[in-house]
Amino acid sequence: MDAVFSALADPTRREILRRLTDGRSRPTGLAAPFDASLQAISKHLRVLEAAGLVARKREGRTNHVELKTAGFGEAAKWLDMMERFWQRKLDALAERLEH
Amino acid sequence: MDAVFSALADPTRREILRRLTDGRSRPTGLAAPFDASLQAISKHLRVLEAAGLVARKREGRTNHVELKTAGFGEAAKWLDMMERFWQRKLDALAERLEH
DNA sequence: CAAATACGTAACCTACTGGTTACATATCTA
DNA sequence: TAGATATGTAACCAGTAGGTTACGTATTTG
Repeated sequence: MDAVFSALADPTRREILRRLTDGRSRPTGLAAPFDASLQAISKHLRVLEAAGLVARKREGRTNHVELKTAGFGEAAKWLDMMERFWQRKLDALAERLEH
Repeated sequence: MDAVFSALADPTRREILRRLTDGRSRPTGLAAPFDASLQAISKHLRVLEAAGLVARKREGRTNHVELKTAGFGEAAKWLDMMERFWQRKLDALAERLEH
């Protein structure tokens, strides 16, 4: 889970993920809109891959990157736990306001 | 948002947050179950505070730490965006399976 | 008031991050 | 097959993170 949140902590990586929701892409294509070099993007992709957020599939000399759902699950579940806490707090507040 | 995900990337900080769902606590109390020193916890709290995840209120010589909802919202919203993407994918898959 | 308590801050050290440049590798293409 | 293309890996570098020790400070308490 460290790896997931840590991966999401970088704005470039979040933007990469967001752009991947429009469909799989290649490293070159992903690097284009950023000022970053292809190598920098390659490193980011390695981080994202290690966190289980993307997968790379080599086809010939090109590479295809796509989103993976595996990594997100735990992170979302953790935040859910926190949200349930707030919900309980809000419920308790509403309860008190009624009396 | 960088600050939020970055703050959540550390297991000690996540554990601090989880323990705060049982109610507000003091730095000394939070440090106890960890091997970490009070100073280390103090630094973690500063990070959590900067990310808008906790608030500290000084009362006399003691301090009270409590969860804040502010920071989590954006992070949860971002993950929601990702989840909507998966949902669309799953829907599309279901659609195709029906035909 | 003096000692103890509950912190916070500063300085320092090591390890990791993100970026760059340089180089290696594999595969199309002319 | 030579050259261009698409990408990965290695080495290095500055900046940041998390931990520790040392010290400062505001309250209690005896």
